[in-house]
Amino acid sequence: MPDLLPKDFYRRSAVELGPQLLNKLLVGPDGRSGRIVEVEAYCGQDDPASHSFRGRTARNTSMFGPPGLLYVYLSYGIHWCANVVCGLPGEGTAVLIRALQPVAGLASMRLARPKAQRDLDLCRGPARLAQALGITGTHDGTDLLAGPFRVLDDGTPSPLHPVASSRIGISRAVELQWRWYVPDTRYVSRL
DNA sequence: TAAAAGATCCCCT
DNA sequence: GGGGATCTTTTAT
Repeated sequence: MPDLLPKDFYRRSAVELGPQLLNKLLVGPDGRSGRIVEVEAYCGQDDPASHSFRGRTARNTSMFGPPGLLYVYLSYGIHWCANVVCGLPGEGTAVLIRALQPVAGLASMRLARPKAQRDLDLCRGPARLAQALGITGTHDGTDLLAGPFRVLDDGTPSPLHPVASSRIGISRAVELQWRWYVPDTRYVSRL
């Protein structure tokens, strides 16, 4: 039986937490779930690529909340994307979930993502996985320890040597290698 | 008040 | 591999 990750798990920097989230399970309220295979760290007011870089705003308020919250924002006016808030309250640091390997509820995911021609594409990308699991702005600021969305540990260890790369789709601090993914998986958004 | 950028995806070539 | 869609948020004037 998988264990709900405790609040202490999130009480550390995004660079530490990111790789440790790999191979954990993101579980929705209706049985849809996936294994986290790709993440990125966004490190608060020291990180020019982070939404929190210039301080708290209406959009990023949940990012400054306590660790273990979900931070959901609208990307390009179209797509919802989900982050795990970490660190300490007020830091504004979080880990973006970029890809899942679908685990359960695939029939529901296919209905939620009619554009996906293959199961491989159901959760391959931050906005795709949000669509597949039904994560939207209404879930911004919800607690991953209380639901409706939770992160579980089923005993699968995080990879000993995750692949590190530059973060995707950003224009600042591109040199930082703060994206990580599980080696030898086909479910990442990009290799 | 206006303008530009944006943690993306999809379809076309 | 490249560009358009689409609209909110942020920043500049």
